[in-house]
Amino acid sequence: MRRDIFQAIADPTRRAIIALIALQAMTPNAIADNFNTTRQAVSKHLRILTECELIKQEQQGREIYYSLAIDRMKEVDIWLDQFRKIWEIQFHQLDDVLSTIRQQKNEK
Amino acid sequence: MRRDIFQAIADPTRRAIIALIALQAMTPNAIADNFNTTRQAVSKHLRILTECELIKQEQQGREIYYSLAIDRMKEVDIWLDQFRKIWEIQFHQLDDVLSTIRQQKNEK
DNA sequence: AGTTTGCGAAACCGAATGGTTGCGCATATA
DNA sequence: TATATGCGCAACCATTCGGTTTCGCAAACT
Repeated sequence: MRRDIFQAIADPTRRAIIALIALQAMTPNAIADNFNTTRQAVSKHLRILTECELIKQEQQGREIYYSLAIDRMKEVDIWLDQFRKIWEIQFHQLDDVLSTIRQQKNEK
Repeated sequence: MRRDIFQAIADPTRRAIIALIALQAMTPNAIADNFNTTRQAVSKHLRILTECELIKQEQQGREIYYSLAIDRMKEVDIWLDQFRKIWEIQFHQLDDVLSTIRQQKNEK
């Protein structure tokens, strides 16, 4: 059972859930109301998101409020960084810098 | 057959391939040499990456060079943007701004 | 011309995925 | 106390996934 953030955000419903609870905590039923799906299906997604520590939960009576652990999203941001560098290089047409990066990579 | 960039980067081998061909075009065999996998397996990954237009190919004799269509990576960057805003808000403790965003969302 | 090499495509397989249904438990409400 | 509600969990199911093996084709060597 592979469980990393990239696999977590691969599913469109899960991305929607993440966006939904990013701003405020919500219960499974409240989340399910926003999509064309059941609470149980949402519950399974929440479990996956919990397993990769992408969300937090807070019990309140018999209700459980889920919210986003937004810091974990930075992992994706960090991963993207390597490509952002290349965008900049291409944008500025710095072909010599590009070959320097290639060289550094080969030296590793 | 769902085929979007998020599903494409969900697989760790595919992420590695993407990083590998980001700087220079490579053939399937050359790519496979970098991992503990076969050319055929790489070929399947390349097909998936092609289907979501994340890579380009250029035939050269009997060899096919694959390279990254880096612009497509920006989609992930754009998606991340909504969370980056929240990072900044939390960092600056701008709780009033946060509730404004919530309000704007509710008005939509 | 004959052989080797690089490749995609198809068939197949076990494992994982996303969903449903049904259950039991705890908390609320009457 | 009896009933309704919110929830996680397990069982089940069809589909997809990632990989291997095999094949056929085209380009490159000998």
